[in-house]
Amino acid sequence: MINILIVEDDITIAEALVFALENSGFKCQWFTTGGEALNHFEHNDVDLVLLDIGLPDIDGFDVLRIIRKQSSTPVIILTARGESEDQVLALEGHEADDYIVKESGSDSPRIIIAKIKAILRRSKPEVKKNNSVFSFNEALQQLSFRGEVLTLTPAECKILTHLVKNPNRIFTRQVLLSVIHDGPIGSDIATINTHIKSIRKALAKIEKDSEYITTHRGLGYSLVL
Amino acid sequence: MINILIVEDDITIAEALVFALENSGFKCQWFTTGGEALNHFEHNDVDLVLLDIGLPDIDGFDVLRIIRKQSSTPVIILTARGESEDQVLALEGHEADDYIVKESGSDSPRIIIAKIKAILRRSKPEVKKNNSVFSFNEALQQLSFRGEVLTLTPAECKILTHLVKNPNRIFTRQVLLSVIHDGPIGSDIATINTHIKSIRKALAKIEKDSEYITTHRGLGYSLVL
DNA sequence: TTTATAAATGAAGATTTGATGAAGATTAAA
DNA sequence: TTTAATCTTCATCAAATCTTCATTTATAAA
Repeated sequence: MINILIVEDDITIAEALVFALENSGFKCQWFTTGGEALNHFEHNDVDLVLLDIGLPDIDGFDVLRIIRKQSSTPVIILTARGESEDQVLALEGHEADDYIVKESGSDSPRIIIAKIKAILRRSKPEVKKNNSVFSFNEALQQLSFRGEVLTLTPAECKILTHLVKNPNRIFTRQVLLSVIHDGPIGSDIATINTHIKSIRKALAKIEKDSEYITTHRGLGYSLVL
Repeated sequence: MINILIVEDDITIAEALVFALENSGFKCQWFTTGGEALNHFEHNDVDLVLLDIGLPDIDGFDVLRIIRKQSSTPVIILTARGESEDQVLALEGHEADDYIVKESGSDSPRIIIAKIKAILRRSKPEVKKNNSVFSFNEALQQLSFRGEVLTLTPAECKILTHLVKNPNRIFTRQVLLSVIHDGPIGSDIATINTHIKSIRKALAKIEKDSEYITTHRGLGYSLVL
């Protein structure tokens, strides 16, 4: 599930965005102020940000700057037609990933969705929060731990990648099973226990007694960073 | 030095682009036809492509498809204002990295340059090209391995060339099939297994137990360099 | 401390995937 | 048309991987 954070104070535009994005299978979180949005961003898993420049509280560029300070999550600037100065500023100085001109045409949502997909395709699922302990090689689909490549089976790799991308969050066995399987799941949730065991073993080969994967009795597992 | 390949048949626009880009320190190669551009692309080092859709000879989308078949070099589509259908097509189906609306405003070049920088910033660091293990003779369409010419069938040669040009990256059997075939594909993806077997055999004749082609179970194959 | 429940563990069985060799189909050349 | 080269399909085998299960160990509640 891809989470998109929308920061937009114009209710009409925001609702149109949410409608279009959710129809395309994205999950949206919408805020009207920069403050709320930043708060959400810092405490949740966000894959991409749609950011309006003209906000009631903070300047949109400040929001972008604060986001960039802590992560490389892709940010797309929303800008009204004609404000091309904004566009240039956003791309040149502030490290936005793209900008979209808000217009009422019926193609607009399709273009936005296409842009989002293009950017997500390109944006390497970089491990968040400068986590140098784990790193992911997109091209080879390999996870590394403390600089060493982990030898994991496909299922183990999927589970650990999910945990690494969402650290400090508990996932039930059910959820982790659904991470492994694309379609419906036929296997028992106890299978996850065995996979976790193998992952811990792989990590232990590199660093003994590393307690990165925590068991939450009755709930599931999490990766602590 | 960053090389930008420009494919644009409108001389006025092209000259403006070249002027602006070279002023920003980029090196430009400009062609007015898709055929010439592809020829240049295949024989030279190109970091980014600016591609007009309305070309005199080939459809711009075909050019994009042919480029994508052999490399992941970023491509920006140039499109005239109003052709928003083009924009969506380019981003959705054809794996372009972005599009730019050509307009005469004075901001246009700045925006283009900002976009190029944004995309290059994001595009992965170049794979080292001083790959002395494999070499490709463009004129003869022959691949050599450790200085010896490989005797490969056309299909095998296409696959291995693709892998050599994009080392350390996993390709699915599906993608490798599309590398062999120009049009739609009728054959089973298991065919790739057999081709890979032959390629490995050809490499083994020159160097025994060379494990250059790696199998990624459940994913595909890659060439490790 | 005792007890009930959950998780860790080790090993065996089932399933999936890829490697391989050979045969049939297709294509291009003589 | 015949021939040779190449591509594709297929059956079989081996290996990697996934799942299950019985047992042991750890944990939290009474």
